Amino acid sequence: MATQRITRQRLAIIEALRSQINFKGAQEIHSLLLASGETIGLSTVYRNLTDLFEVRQVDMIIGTDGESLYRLCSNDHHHHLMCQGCGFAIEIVGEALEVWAKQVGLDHGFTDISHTLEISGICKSCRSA
Amino acid sequence: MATQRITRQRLAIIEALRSQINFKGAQEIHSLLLASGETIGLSTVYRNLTDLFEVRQVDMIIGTDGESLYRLCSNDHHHHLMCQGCGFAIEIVGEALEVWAKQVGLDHGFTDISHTLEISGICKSCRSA
DNA sequence: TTCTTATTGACAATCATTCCCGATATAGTT
DNA sequence: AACTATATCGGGAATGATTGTCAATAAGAA
Repeated sequence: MATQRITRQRLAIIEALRSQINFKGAQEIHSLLLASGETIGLSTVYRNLTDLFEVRQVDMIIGTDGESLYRLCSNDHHHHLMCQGCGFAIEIVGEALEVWAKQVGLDHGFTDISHTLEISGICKSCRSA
Repeated sequence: MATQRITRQRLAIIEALRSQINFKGAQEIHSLLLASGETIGLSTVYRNLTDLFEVRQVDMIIGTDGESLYRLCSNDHHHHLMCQGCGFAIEIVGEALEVWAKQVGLDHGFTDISHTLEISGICKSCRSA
């Protein structure tokens, strides 16, 4: 499933993501594309987002209701601090955390250790609103 | 939605969870109950698991495919180190992580900060198998 | 331009989960 | 123990995100 050919649809999806600040669901991205005049199938959006995520060109997190949400990202390993009010998200890097998480796994005899972390709360502007 | 009445169904669900070591999905728990001779509806299983989670009597994590998985737990705040091979999970407590996560939020002007963390890997017995 | 095949897209299918609502059972009251 | 108010149940329909299917299309190499 390696991303290979450069298609109009894939470019459009990336372009749509580029104009978005916050994480968006596949269906919402599809709607955005249709609204901007693109012709693209929903399956195609799902397929490409999945592919782009595997190639680390987009971040994916799972929303509170289980929906997968996507956003363009830097390709280094990082986490997110997201506002539960407006969805605004900041990329977080924590070297100490990475080391700690790996060590916890090693201490229990695990290998091939990975982890997921999401921090959330209410941001300043949502609080004053 | 406060858990109030003690029903045969709720007791059966807790009993079923008690006999399980690893995290199980709602449907699987329902199957286990039916197999052991209980009569109970799927909706009831979902409802009770949700309620029990809100009262912190069970842990809930979201599996790789988005399915919600449940297990009995200690009621203090903790995380999990889970084996991707067999599903075996260990409860993890990390005070330093808690402090760090909260500080990261504060540093960015967030309040009401919470977080989710899951560590996974391959356990010793799965590796040798 | 031609050819191979990766990719698309419309629709059906899946699957976990929630909704609905009449039937039932729990727990306090008499 | 019988009575009552209502929390809870259950089975089936409904929801909603996601995946599968497969003929049609288009990217890119020759």
